[in-house]
Amino acid sequence: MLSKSTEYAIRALVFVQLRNWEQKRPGVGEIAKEIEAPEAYTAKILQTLTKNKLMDSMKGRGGGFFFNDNQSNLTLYDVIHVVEGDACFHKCGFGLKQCNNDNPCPLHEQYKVVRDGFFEIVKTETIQSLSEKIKQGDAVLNRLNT
Amino acid sequence: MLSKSTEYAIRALVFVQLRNWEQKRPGVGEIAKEIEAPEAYTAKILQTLTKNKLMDSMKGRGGGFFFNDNQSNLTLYDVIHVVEGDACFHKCGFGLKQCNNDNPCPLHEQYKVVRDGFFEIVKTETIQSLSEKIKQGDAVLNRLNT
DNA sequence: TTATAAAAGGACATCAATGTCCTTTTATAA
DNA sequence: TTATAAAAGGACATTGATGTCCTTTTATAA
Repeated sequence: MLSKSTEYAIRALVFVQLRNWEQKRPGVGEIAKEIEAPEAYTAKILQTLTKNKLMDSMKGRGGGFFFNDNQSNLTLYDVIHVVEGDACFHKCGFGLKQCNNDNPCPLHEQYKVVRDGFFEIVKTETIQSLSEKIKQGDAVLNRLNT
Repeated sequence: MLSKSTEYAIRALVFVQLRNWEQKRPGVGEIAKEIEAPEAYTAKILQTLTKNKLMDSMKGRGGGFFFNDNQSNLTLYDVIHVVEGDACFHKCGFGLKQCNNDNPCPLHEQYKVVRDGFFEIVKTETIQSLSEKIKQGDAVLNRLNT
């Protein structure tokens, strides 16, 4: 399971993308409201994202968050990596420090399939691909697709 | 990812099973050492397991932990359910409160596959099936299979 | 040029997961 | 019957994730 912070981050980025497509640069308040997260905490997460160049921001009047051209293919993996690290893609499901093909835990083979499947998803899907689905009306960002 | 407590619990139960097959009933100290977990914390987790009837215990001299005949087909799901609950099998990967087939988040379809795959594993594998692999030398409980 | 609106950032607060310590209960061996 | 060994249990400590508040920086509009 992804951490709450990572979930907030992904939803926030998707919302920024959707607004950017409407030529808007949402601010912390608007983002926090949309993704149903506490405003001050959302601000921290957005700081992490901009500090790590996953997204850009402008201070001052008329400022807000947005993607520039280098940031238009942002995989979910990139986001997870920055927000919570990538332990979930390496860690043994059984909790062993030393677990690998040569020295497998009794869950190794089966768990690997699931873990690699998840890795494949987050390496394939991007903030933009998810946003596209919402824009098309095939998925929702929060309750209803408004 | 499973919580540390759940990992400890699963490893502890597997070790108890292995020792039981040798006609032994290990105590907290022996279990904690084997699974490389803090002794007092291990004791708490073992308490949870016995209180929930996943395993049995005897107090006093010569006491320890063991399985009785009703407890010889313990799925990993049963353990997870008792130790950390089953949020990981229901929760939306995107963090939405309302996410289902009719109102899907943009990750719904792909994530479902992974989540259900994991559910299948933990409903199929049991403490006994994992222990069997270790007994056969096909997997390890900690570093080396001793 | 100044007031304002917005992000950035530092310091602190809360809560749940993890971990520790000490006392109580209980079964068995001597 | 008593001493001992072991689990049970209560209270507290630590840590990391989550969350809050207030100040600082900076871009823009008036």
